[in-house]
Amino acid sequence: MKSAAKAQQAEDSADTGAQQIRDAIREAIVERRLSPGTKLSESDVGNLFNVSRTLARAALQALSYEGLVSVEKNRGAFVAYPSPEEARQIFSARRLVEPGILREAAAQITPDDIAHLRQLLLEEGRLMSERGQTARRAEIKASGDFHLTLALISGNSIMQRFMEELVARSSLVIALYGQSTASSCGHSEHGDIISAIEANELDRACQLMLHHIAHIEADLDLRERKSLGLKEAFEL
Amino acid sequence: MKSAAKAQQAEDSADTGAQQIRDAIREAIVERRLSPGTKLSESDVGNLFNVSRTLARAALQALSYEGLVSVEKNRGAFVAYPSPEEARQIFSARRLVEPGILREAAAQITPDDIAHLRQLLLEEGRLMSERGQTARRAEIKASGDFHLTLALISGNSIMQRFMEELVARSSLVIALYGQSTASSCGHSEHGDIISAIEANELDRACQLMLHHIAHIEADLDLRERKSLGLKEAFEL
DNA sequence: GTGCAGAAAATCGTATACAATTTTGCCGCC
DNA sequence: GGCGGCAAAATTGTATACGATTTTCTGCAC
Repeated sequence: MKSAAKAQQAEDSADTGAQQIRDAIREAIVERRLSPGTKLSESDVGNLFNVSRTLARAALQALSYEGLVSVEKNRGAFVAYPSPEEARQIFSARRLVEPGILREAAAQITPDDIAHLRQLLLEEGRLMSERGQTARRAEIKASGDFHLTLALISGNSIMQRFMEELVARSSLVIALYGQSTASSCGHSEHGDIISAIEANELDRACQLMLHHIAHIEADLDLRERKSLGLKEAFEL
Repeated sequence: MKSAAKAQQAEDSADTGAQQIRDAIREAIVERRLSPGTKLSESDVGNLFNVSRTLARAALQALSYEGLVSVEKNRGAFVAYPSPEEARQIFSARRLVEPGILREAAAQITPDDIAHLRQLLLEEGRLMSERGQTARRAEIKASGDFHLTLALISGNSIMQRFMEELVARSSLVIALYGQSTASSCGHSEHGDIISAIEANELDRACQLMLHHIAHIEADLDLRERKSLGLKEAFEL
């Protein structure tokens, strides 16, 4: 299977066309096929997807609202290059909201949900053992899906959307500053969290979640790089 | 004076033109000059601001990402008409994040910040005693500014942006479902929260914040209205 | 008078065109 | 050879144009 839902959801909001392009580019960014700092010219995007600059522009705009793309006036759009400070804020935000989301999710979780989570976990573990960049990419996504699914279960679509943004941006941060080969989350920690939820030990589950996020962040090297202008020169 | 800041801030991100239009419309929505359900046709918006449909469309798109405007394919954009369920989610999200924001803000608050908050409080109180719709609108904004300022003080720009969205959408919800004449927040509760922060009683401050949000929500009448289609007919 | 078809009007979706700005390359000058 | 400056190229900002879809209006049949 490709990658879960193919973007068949609500066909009744926003621009039809730009949506698909946005999703495609976002997926490419999250899966790290597009590196931070890469220039995304409107013409190129348009040609790539066989649409006019109008739609390409709309897609890039949308991505900039999500923080995945930064557009500079009269200069164009680039895959976001989050600063260390920005990275800290992203994880700070996750520490702030994820325990709350977890509690809400636990409050109305069903056996089906738990089965779903364990299913994700299994998939994640399978991908971890595999070699190759494709598996690595899928693993990144699967790892994020755990956090996203929790938000889904919580039933609050606003928090769900916010978490989608945070997870996507986290992927960018990890791509930039991650050190360990273990590309993303500690896999076992996800399982521990599910178990704690199942055992109805909410406080412990939240603690585990906080540690989990801390572990991800601990794997980052957030030292300030020299000048940003210089840096970009190398990225291009 | 026209309407506070004329939109002169960071001139170096996004589309220049559409930004101003977006801000102007958002302000109109938050201040309740535009009612939920009002149609915002691209042509009308464009004519109103003397720009082409292109920019008008971009502005409406941006607002739809913030949840203030809902665009329906091939039908147009409307000032969002949040459902009771959506309203509940908005306040649920606020209960979830605002205590955390408060803690972060308290962790690095300066005397200047406290002075600033008290200043806001004073302004808010002054507006509350005034009569007239203009004062009422200013009061709505001032009331939101308290929560926004806390997010600002927290130093996390991501949470700040999220809170901006939540406060703006809250204004829509209150406009739709609010009952009491006291249009927005309990003014005194803001003061209590500041005092608790000053006294370094964080737990109490968080409790106060939660109660405060609960009070706002308690003033809403979130009973389901009949059919949504019928409702819209009356809104148009 | 009511109801339904079909045309006209309005509005959105997308592409293209043109203006403005930035970037790049070239040439003369020091 | 290096440094400024001007012109060409590329790219974005905005407007206009055209096709598609929805809505509204009209008129005819019942």
